[in-house]
Amino acid sequence: MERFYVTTAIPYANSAPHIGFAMEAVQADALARYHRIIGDDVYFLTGTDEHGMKIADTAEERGISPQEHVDMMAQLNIELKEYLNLTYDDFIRTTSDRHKAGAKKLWRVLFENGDIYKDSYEGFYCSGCESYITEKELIDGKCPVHKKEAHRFSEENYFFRLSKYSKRIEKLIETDELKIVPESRKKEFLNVVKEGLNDVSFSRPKEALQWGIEVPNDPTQTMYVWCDALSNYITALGYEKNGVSFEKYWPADVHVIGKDILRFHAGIWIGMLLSAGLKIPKSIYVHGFITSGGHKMSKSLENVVAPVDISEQYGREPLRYYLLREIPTTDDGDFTVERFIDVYNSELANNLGNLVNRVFSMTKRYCDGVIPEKPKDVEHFTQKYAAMWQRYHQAVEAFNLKKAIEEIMAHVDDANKYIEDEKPWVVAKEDKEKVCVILYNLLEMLRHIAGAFYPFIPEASEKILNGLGVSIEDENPAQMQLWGELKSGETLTNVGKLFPRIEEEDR
RNA sequence: CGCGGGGUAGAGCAGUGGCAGCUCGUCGGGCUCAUAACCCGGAGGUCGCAGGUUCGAAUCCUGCCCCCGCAACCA
Repeated sequence: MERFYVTTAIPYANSAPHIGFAMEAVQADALARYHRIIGDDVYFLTGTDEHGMKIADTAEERGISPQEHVDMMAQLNIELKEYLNLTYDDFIRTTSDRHKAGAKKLWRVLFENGDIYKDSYEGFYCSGCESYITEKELIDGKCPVHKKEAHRFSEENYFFRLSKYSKRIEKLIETDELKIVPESRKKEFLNVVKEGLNDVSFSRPKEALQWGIEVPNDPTQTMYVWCDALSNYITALGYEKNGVSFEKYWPADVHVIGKDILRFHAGIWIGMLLSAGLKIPKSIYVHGFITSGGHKMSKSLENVVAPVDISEQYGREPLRYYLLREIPTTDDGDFTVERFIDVYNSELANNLGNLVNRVFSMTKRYCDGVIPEKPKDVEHFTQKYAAMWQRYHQAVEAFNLKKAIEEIMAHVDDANKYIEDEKPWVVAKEDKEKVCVILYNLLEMLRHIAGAFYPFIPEASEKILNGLGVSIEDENPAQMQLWGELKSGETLTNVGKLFPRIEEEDR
């Protein structure tokens, strides 16, 4: 049994969950579920990033304490579990004691290894950017982006010696010891690394940043986001006490992240791990962003799509399906309610849902609702479905979830065509035996289709399988993928309408 | 010379050298097991523009045009 550790990034707990993060969570969940059904020992982690000035400011605006604020935000993220049907094993919050302890330990290790040093930082600070900008970037002493006066600043910071690891990181990425998917992102980041990575500011004076983790042995400084947030991937496993989970699951097999934070994960995080002498993750899967109606989601454009609303109104399975099937797995995609309904009706209701319904209904009508004898001539289907599974596995392993779903959907179409070609309702009048052969084949197709769909639309998958008298837990992976494993003689259980069409008046 | 993504049928997209494809919509036909579903067929594209490489380019190269991101909310 292989072990498989998958993580999402931890979203910043400053506002309600974003549809982009919902997609990331669903992608990671699909990977986790996929690895579970092929028999791996899976650990799936998500959580929230809860420190920083911005959170402290927002809390103050709301007239509550930062802790109260992040408690509420974390709750919203935890609720996503239900809204998206996530199966994570742990939820790490950066304000938790176990996390803080782990982050401090990591800091100490980096410090003892001589990779954290104190230096005074001089530069210009733009309150809009919340970061330093170089003198070169200034236009008339103003930030080019915010047109605000940038103030000259000099402060003590701890720095992490990232530059020291630049070459090694470059090599790791080049050789795919750290695999970045897709290839285009790998190239993009390699260009950055080749320029050489600079040391990064690792702390802020306490006056500038209070809401955070105190730097070990220096109460005047607070950790900046890097050591605080990135470390969640190991603190959750019990890094602080060298816990069993840490021993067992680290290094991560996959960090699923968005394209905006690749450089932090492939650069700073890897540098930190190298410094600490820890193993590095095997791969980073990078997804794109979701636009709404072709535009970036923004409150002013009033085109923000809340995952919770969609899930509540239309169901979590259709939402999962849309995020995984309609949005390209590693590229930008678009979300509109119109398109969502379109995809739902045509693919889930008309193609998949209706297929299940007609096959079950015909079996009831023509074969007494019992799974018929397994036919003798199965060569054709054996090959066809072996090929489906092969392409399906390839797609998932390459983090092309959209392609994996398309592969299954092609077989849904194929099953609908098979019905049309064989015309069971005609055959039933002439040849009872033959109609049962046709229906056995169709039921067996459904078993394969449902099994393959499990990582993406788990509830529908289980409903179909249960209807066939199969349970996903008991099914071993080999059986699931072999043609003709469906048990004859079992009575079908009613599945009902899996995906009722969304009609005009329901919108 | 700021960085990046993109321009392929009415809409949304796939397609990195070999007869231009998919989904939705649309038009016509078929079927009646089924969720007004399913199946077959048609119409619809000078693949942003201009050059170049090649026997052959949506695909490779060069130049140009246009659109969209790169402040905040936020991934």
